[in-house]
Amino acid sequence: MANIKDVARQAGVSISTVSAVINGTARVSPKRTKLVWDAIRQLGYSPDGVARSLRLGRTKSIGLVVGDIANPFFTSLIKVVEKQASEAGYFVLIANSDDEVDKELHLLKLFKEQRVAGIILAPVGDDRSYTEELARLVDVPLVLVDRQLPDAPFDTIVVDNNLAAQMVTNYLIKLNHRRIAIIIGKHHLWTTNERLEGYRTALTRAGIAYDDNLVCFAESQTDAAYHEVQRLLSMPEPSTAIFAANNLMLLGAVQAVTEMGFKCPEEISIAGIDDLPWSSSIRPKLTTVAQPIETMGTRSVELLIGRMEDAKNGEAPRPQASVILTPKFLIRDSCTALEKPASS
Amino acid sequence: MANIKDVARQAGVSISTVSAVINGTARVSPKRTKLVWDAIRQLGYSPDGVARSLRLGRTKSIGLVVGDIANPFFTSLIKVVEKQASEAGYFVLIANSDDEVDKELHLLKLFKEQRVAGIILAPVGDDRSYTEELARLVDVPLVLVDRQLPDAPFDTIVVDNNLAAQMVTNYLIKLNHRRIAIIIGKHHLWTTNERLEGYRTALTRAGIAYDDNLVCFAESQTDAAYHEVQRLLSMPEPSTAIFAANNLMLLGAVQAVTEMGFKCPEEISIAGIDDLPWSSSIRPKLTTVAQPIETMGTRSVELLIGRMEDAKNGEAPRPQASVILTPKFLIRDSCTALEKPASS
DNA sequence: GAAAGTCATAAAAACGTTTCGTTTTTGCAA
DNA sequence: TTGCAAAAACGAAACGTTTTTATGACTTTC
Repeated sequence: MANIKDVARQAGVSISTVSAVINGTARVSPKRTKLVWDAIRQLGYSPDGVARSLRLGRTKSIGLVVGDIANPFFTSLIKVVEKQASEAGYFVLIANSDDEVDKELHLLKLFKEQRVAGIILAPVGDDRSYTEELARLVDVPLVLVDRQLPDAPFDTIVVDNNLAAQMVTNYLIKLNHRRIAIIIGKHHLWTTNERLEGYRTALTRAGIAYDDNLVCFAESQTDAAYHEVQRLLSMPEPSTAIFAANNLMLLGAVQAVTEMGFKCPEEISIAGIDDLPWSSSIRPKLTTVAQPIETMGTRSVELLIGRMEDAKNGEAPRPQASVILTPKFLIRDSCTALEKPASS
Repeated sequence: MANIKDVARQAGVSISTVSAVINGTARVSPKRTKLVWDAIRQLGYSPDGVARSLRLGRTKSIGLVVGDIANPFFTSLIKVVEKQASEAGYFVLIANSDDEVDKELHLLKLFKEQRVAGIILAPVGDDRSYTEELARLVDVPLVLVDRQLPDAPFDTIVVDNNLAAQMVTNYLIKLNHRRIAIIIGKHHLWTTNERLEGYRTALTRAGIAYDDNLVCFAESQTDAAYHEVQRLLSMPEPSTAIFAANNLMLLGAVQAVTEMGFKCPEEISIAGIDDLPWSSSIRPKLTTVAQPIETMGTRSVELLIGRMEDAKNGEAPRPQASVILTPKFLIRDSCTALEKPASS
């Protein structure tokens, strides 16, 4: 493949002139400019981004690590991030952590070797030592998204998951439900803890006892939720409402309820967190708390690129940003009010 | 950041020894091996992938261009591709063409500058000049996926879309439907043409006249399909069955039908192409032709990596591969038989 | 009309690797 | 000891850029 040297020879100019023409970094006479462009066209020259990156000491790629590439929540996020990043001239390396710490850390190492200019991460871990490991490992701008980390020295942009869970729970309580089951995701995730916490808080405030039997762990997956809800509804005194704590589990819950012959919302109310892109096609229309994914995506890229540019220009680091977005409660058709308190 | 030279100095060995230790490319005494690893650990050294790529003349990244990153079909494909690629030690650069030729071509140029080792592409164009442009532009292994190109000199892996459309149409015909509407996607796409063709073929074989009024163009999008179906069902003599030619449009069709108060499948039958990951959660359960996405993904990565390795080892190019997969018809609950032909 | 600037261009160094060709060290038989 | 082959280690070149520094050719200025 033709390189800059070939172009220079073909055009009868020096290498530096070619570089100047391509990048517009210096003034070149019209005559030579034309010669250079002609040579480039003739040779089908395409500048070598790898060599450029080496010389410049920085790349044009940013890494994005999410728990599950195919989860509609992340899918939407990825789309926004990719759009935003590509408009700013960056490439996005996307990778799956499967919500496993080891995999994630391995990916970050690989990203480091690739010298990505920045990283957007939905972190899997949740404790201090993990945070320290992260700080040790990553030496480029890093933005945490969707999940928080205690005392982490990184820009973070999340939704108030505690509030989201309270919204759902309070709503169900207001509809006179007292036995409200929750289907909750992977243990170690920040979102899981926050949502469980919000659920508890809402119950406590309403004077409803927290009942372990109504808390089902479903690993954030559809089929696990499906089975958990089947189990739940087979109990002697099942719940009157189900709170599914993410999109996939919500789907599993709806499916289990429907297939067991329960009418939703008449016989059982279902609500959840995460709206789905195709939510309007699902019957009953699901009452959910929607996350402002678009904002999360754009803000995180903004934050990241801001820091990357600063680093490039050697500017003083800005103070750490921690954005907490407010989710939006969408009341639709999957819940009904109970006549009167079912118990107590 | 520490480089190989620092490591060499710290370990008291030569640069080439460090390289040999890292890559296992030459035999190094246990003593020095230990010295090197110690130095690497102490300095927190991480090899520079950019420099390595420059020296080696090849990168570890492959580019993936799809029409819509957030479309569940591509989402599933992306997941498979990423998994497969990362297991083989490659990174995936993912980008959105929005099904626009110019954007796609621009992306390919950028990928070329980045010196990706190979490209997987769902091509947007469909004519000869586009194919030539592609061949001119891309000088690394290129695998076409999901969509074919006439006489293109690239490995291709697609589903038999004509067959898929015939499956759906034949099924509806067998259920005595005679007025079968089709909701079809973007004009210039190969899949669109194939599906429309399959629809026509099935009609013709059954002796049913092709009726322009029953062919709705919906740009492959949910809301366009929604409106088209609304229009369709407002006609004096609407169709008794609707064939939606992709996942998003299928969703839009179902929604329109439901919201207009029609019962599916009792009053109107709906079937489509593309299964959805959460299809079991949608009521009625949709009768669709499912594409073997997993196979498409794994095969395309296999094909691509095969060629990339060949190119690396300077082996003779293998003959061009063209894989046509057979889709799978999933009969579920969204269609019913008409008592007798609605019109002869 | 000469000194002092501009301006366009070129030459060379540097970025961090891998690898080839060469030199040094080691192990062992004579 | 000496000699020699094999093993281990090293030095230098090369990959394709960008950028700094140097240089020659015009312009300006007094």
